[in-house]
Amino acid sequence: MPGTKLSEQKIGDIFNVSRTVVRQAFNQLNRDRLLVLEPARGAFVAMPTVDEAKHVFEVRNILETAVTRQLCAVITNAQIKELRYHLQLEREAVANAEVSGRTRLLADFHLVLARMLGNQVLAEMLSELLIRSSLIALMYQSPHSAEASLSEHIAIVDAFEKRDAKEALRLMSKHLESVRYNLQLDPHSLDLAQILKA
Amino acid sequence: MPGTKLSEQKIGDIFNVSRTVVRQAFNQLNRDRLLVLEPARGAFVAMPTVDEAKHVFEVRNILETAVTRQLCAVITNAQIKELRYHLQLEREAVANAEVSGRTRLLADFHLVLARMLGNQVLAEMLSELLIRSSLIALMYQSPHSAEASLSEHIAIVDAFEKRDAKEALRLMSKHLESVRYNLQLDPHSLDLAQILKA
DNA sequence: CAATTAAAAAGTGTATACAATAAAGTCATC
DNA sequence: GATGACTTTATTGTATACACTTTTTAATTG
Repeated sequence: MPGTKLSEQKIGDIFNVSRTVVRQAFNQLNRDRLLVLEPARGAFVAMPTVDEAKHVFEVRNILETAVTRQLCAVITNAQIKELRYHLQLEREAVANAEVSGRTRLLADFHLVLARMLGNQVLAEMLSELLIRSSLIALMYQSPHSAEASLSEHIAIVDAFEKRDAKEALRLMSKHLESVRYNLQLDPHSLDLAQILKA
Repeated sequence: MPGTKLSEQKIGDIFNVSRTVVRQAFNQLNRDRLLVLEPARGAFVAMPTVDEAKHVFEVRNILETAVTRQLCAVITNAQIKELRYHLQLEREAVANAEVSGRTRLLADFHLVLARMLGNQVLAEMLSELLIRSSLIALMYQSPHSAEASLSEHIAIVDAFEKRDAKEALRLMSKHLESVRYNLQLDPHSLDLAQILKA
């Protein structure tokens, strides 16, 4: 949970490795903004601020808008089929109440789109943002239903199939806006105490 | 130089620190894509491929286009003054033949623009791309003159001052295109042997 | 009893030691 | 002279030890 302190020794004991290895992992997670390292104090699960959350979604919007626009122009039928298959996986995951699996699949949809452009730099950057989004969603629990996300994904793929770039762009922007809007980012709804004791 | 192997012990000796600290640095540079770590073999200065170089510039174009568009709508006179001051620094650096300083300042211009939007996530991502661009420029030596970059920067700020978003966008895209185009990315001009022995 | 301070405990920061792996060198063989 | 197996050397991967910092606990004092 965000804010939790992670002790090098304890984590090491769990996995039967030395602090050396744990510290490497901590450093990597720190670069991904999932952990905050306070000098001589320790590693804490990151608590992204409301501003940071908004910024992450702003950059996602910039990148994913570009992805949508470019992909619409070059997407192949085979790729659309691939997307349909992915949507099927999402559908099954949403049906099962298994939360972690479906969260990942719903995020993966966005990554699959980015990867289809063949730009690995872009895909990696978006991947980072998606991971941060997951932490944000965990912290600012979203009532946005998985069902809603799924149906929005379907609509986006429909637009891709029609090669309707304008519509795809509109839907993607709306989708991101929905996800962001449904985060409890408003001051009154942010029950910090609850988050801290969770 | 790209491709160079860096030994943990040797680097540690230079700075009088243990391998532990050097490895931490290597890991960070690896995350920034400046070093490639090959398991049990060592750390090598990254040699970005032509494709990677193109991808970096594509993502830069996406992000910086968005920065330009958004900034044009909200930029203040004080910020324009700040940009003018930066251009003055660039001018001085270009006048002095000091290469490393001017390269940094020319890249900084782009970062300053991003920071003006107040989105730190965006600024950090662009910063990463700018660093990678520097390595790319080092590897695929660009004949694009610093003077040309400077005058393009000036034109962009002029457009900002006129709040001419369309023109600013056009100029920024053209500028990035110039920089990228002037890299020796074409197969015939990539003298790998020369790079490897450099 | 609260507040302050000192001592103890726990945890991080770095160096070093040892194990595992890859590279380089050597010798024998064809 | 070139090739291939074996030995030696060098380098990385991980664990551990010690120094230093922070936190906690205990004791002392007003």
